[in-house]
Amino acid sequence: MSLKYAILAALSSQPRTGYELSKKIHGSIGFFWSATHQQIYKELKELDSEGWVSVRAVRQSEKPDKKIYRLSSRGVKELKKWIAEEAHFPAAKDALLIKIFAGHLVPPAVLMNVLEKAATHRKKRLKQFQEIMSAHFTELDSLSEAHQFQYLTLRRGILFEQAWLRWAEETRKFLQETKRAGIVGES
Amino acid sequence: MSLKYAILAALSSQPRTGYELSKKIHGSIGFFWSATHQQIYKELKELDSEGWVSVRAVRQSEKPDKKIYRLSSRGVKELKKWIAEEAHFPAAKDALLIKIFAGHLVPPAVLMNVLEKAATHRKKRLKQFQEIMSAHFTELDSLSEAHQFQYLTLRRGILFEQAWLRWAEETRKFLQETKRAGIVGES
DNA sequence: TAACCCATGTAACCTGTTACATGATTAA
DNA sequence: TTAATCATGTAACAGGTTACATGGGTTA
Repeated sequence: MSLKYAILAALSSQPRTGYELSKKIHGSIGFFWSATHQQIYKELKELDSEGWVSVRAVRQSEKPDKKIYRLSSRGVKELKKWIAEEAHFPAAKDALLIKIFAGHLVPPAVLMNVLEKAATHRKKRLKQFQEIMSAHFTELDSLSEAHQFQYLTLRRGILFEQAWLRWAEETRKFLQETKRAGIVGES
Repeated sequence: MSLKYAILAALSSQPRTGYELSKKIHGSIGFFWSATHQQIYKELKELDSEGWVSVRAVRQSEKPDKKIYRLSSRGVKELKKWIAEEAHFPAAKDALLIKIFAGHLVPPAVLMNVLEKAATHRKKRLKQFQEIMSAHFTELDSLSEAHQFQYLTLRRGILFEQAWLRWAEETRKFLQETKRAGIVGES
């Protein structure tokens, strides 16, 4: 449902190809809405047939031909309308939490290992966010309107990863104590 | 993929009916893995045919008959195996962030309204978490093993909602300034 | 010579949502 | 009398994942 609008949002700053969108969705919008290239190409076709975007085929030598998609005035209108609607509470889907929930079934060391691996990815992502921040968002006042709003989404990413790591540290300490007590899940 | 294991995790403490599971998944596990009752009934049927759970039909007078599902030893084994596997980075899907990202297209007041409505739900959920906390998780040391792990998932919920509200406050201030400057998205 | 980038797709499949269906009991 | 609770399901559809396909150009 929202992929449609994620694409429109990505096209709002400039026209892009499906290929570029799948990379964009990887890099910035992808941090809060993910999709595969197959999904994107399909959706673009639909957006075109609805008249929310327009296409221009570009022949390239040395490279495969491409299709550049541009937001139409109808598309802008629909995007604005959608932004003003109340956002649904996002459906929670985090497998790690299921693992923690049933954590009493396994030895603490097993869970600790799973947690540490997740923490590695989270730290990496936080670092990535902080690098984007210092590379593009230091002089806040001199940013364009569009970039200032991007800054807000980046801030959310940073605050969330930091909260995650704080929780992981708490959890790690808890597991350490459980380990010392040596009561659970010896399998 | 993980719904299977969310159900096994919910059955790990005690046998339950599909109906009870869809309520449980609403109340506790539901905070990090959601599913409709239709999905749950279907999944239970599959888990039964795989031998990961066993069923017992119970006739009731005054109430519809029910089926009680119990975790089998095979089910426990599979759940333990899955817990030890590395957890995938959860796919991000948050429509509100798309709205913020393209927020320069609409007047700040529109976005503010969307943000405030989301904040209302978030505050409500945080309060709910805190109530569960003070009702069931005050005396940590006297909790059962299973409950101590549930405590960890509840802590994550609280830390996340607090981080969300902190971000919302930052964002609110930003929008207020933009509003005063009066530069954007007058439609 | 292997892998990756560019660029776009089809097809099968799995997962998740929404609508519909039944029917008795109990609380507002 | 209206709505909610208990209790289980079918069916259609929408959304998302994985596998497969093509093919030249560039980098290691």
